[in-house]
Amino acid sequence: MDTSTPRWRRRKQARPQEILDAALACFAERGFAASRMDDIAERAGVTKGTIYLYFENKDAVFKALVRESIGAQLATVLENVRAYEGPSRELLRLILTVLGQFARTSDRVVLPKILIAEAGNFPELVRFYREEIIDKGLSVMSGAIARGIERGEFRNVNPQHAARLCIAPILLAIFWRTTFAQFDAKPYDYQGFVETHLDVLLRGLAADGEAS
Amino acid sequence: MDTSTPRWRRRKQARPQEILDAALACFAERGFAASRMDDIAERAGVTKGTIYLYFENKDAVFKALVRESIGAQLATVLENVRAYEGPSRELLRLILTVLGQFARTSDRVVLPKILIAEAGNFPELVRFYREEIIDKGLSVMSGAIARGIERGEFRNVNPQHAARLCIAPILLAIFWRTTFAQFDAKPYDYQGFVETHLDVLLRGLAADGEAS
DNA sequence: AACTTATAACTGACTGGTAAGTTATTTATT
DNA sequence: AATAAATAACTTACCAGTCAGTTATAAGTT
Repeated sequence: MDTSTPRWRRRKQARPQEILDAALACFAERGFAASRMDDIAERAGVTKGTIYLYFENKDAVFKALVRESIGAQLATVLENVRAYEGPSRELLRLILTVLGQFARTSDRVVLPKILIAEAGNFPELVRFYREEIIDKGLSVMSGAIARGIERGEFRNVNPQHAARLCIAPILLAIFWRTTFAQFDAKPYDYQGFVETHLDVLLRGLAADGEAS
Repeated sequence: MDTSTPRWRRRKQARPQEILDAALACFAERGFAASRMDDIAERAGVTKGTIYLYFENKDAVFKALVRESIGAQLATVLENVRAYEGPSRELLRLILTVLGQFARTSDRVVLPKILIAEAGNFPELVRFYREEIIDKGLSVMSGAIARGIERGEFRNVNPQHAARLCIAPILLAIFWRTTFAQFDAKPYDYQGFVETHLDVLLRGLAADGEAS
């Protein structure tokens, strides 16, 4: 019997995050329902029972993932946007560049995907996500558009619609990367895509006589 | 015992489609994994065993659903586009109006959603969908853009990127309708959204001196 | 420093419910 | 009377969730 290397360690404070990371990876690979608690546990380096020390059930793991994936990041973005004073087109450029970066690189992008897939089974969570993330995000975007219109930079378009137009290509990029990119012969140029989006969008929004 | 109304009828011809329709409804409500064969059967007005007379297993039902949802419609659209001879901006307007109508009204829009959700469990199906629908659709769109550039109507943008820009808001509309619309205080104006999209897009694409 | 004890983090075997898939039987239909 | 469409009860396997037991570890004791 080897007593120098224990079979397991007590790591109460590290476990929850490790379990969440493992769960995110599993859910991303196979979806929520097809991911087994044993899989998540193995990936996290624990056994299934341990998960239940930290989370009430499988649903709770998913909910915790969604909840932790917002907060800080969104809040700081909102602050930056509110404080911004330059031209609106530069503001849009800034926001979409950051979002594009997120779509290209973050592991978290699979969450909206899973949320959408499981929407029917987690209505409260969909509501939460919509109110806490989507509605807030959209209102920031539409605020930025409205601001541009007031300042005479943009044409008089419906800010609610325009806000969604700004986001839509980001969403497409996320779905492309997480679902279809695996069959790309050569890697898709996401950065070029976002740049083209900004180019077309800003020219499409620009008031007559305004540079885009 | 009532012999005038039989407990069931033999309807070999009609069953498969009825089962597929029921499955589509179930999958749309709860996703693939959470839909039970008994639920689908009940909705189709048969028992579970009957489904297995017509489909090998649950996967096969889903696959049949995806396969039947393409073909005809896409093919006719492609033909119309190839035959079109007028201004490219009108061609885009036409395509996006049709797609917008589809996104607003069709029950089939949940399929891409489920496909994306279950991508990890049906890799061959994702490949099929991508090659048969997405790649073909994108090449039509990018062809239309390239045509507009050649004719001097559009600026010199990357047609691959621009094609995705055309589609992205349609995708967003689909996800909105199938996932988040349930919490709308008042119904979202999808038609206005598509019109704004066309307005901004065509102005963004228009070559200098060209009307959009 | 070595040894003991108490605690709770963690394990892993078990249970119960659920749902996919099968099949012996029933019944509509020709 | 023959056939095959459809049923409904059945089998099987899986997996979420539980719990009694094990062991790492910290704190107390000599």
